Amino acid sequence: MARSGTTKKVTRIQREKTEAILNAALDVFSKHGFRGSTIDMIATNAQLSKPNILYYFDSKETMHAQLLERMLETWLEPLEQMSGDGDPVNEICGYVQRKLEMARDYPRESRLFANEILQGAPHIIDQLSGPLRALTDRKAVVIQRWIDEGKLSPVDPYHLIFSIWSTTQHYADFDVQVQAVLGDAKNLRFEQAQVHLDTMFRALLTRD
Amino acid sequence: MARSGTTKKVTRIQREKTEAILNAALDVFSKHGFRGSTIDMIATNAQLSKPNILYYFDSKETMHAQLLERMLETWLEPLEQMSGDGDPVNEICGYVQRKLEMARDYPRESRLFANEILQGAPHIIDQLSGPLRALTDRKAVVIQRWIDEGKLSPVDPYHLIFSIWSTTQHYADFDVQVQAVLGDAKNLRFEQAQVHLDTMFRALLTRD
DNA sequence: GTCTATACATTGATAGAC
DNA sequence: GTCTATCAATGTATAGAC
Repeated sequence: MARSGTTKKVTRIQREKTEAILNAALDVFSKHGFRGSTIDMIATNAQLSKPNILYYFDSKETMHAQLLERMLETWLEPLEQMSGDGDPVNEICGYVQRKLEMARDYPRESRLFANEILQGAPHIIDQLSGPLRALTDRKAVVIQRWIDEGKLSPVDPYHLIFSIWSTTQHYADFDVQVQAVLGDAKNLRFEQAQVHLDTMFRALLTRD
Repeated sequence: MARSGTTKKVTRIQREKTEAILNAALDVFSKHGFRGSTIDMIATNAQLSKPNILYYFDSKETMHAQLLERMLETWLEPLEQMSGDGDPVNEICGYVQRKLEMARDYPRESRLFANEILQGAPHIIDQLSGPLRALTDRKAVVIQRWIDEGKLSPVDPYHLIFSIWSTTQHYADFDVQVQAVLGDAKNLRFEQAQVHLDTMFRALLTRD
């Protein structure tokens, strides 16, 4: 293995190749799921040979695991940014917007995650009931406090968060369907979604 | 083949076995996706031998295609029920409830569909830009008419429908995640979701 | 109609030349 | 570090006995 054992130094070339491979792997895994993807597909996409891929990564699973690990970090980030100090409605709607931007700019990551969850989350179930649950619990407390202080209309914090996740990710995961029904260009679809989701969650949070 | 050619008669036994196989196939396909599923898994689940499965169905694809076809019918049904004559808010919220009940009672079908869409809908892209789009267009006209008549707060009909699809199906497709975060029993989760979604869409449709 | 046995293709991973 | 060749395992589908 190039990146283990005696030599700890990782050259620029090595890092760039690893990145190129991971990028190709993300392409393939997000489109076909783990079992639907073959190392050959990844090799073709990365313009490398199959054994060359396996020189940089021990196995198909290693690539998949690394991609999932990365994705989970960026996945949790937008929610962590939601601050308990700002204006409640703006904080939540800001989170919605960031999440929608992620669906627009990183649809592959969203689909990789969706594929994993659909299969029962075999590789990340621990992260779901660990870090993800902990983060959600923390933010649910903040939202509940806002409600108790009369700054938000009463709403179940957890299901509010689920609604934010589902509506925003829908534009990445079900993009084919959205496009089949709407037909519009991608940028236009996301501008419409932006307005719509802001309207919806604002209505929910500020009803009388 | 048992069900083609000279004999057109389909016995009760044959029909029951075909049903049992399709039921097992739905179990497996919805959990592992098309390529992640093997005929062996389906055979084990149906308590039959692999060749016996292939006696009733030409191929793995045939089973998958039949399941998708069935699912699409039931998928379109709840939206078709939404009548242009009733009370607008109740009609839409009734649709939300029916869709949520489907996610609760037929999660396998929902996941089968989600898997197919995630992979780019290779087998049903025509149904999406055909029947599904046509139905959505019809209902969007109804919703727009309600808005023009002042019976609903202004909202983009298409993105309203997307929000209904995404929030309800989320409880089937992302069930593992919902359970990891909430931990509650399934029935409780769906009761909470029912209240939450009714509140949310009612707020959106009746804001001032 | 249902089974065992097997043909044939795909695929993950390794060996060894260069 | 990268390639060709190949192994072993898995999986779809068929042949043929019963």
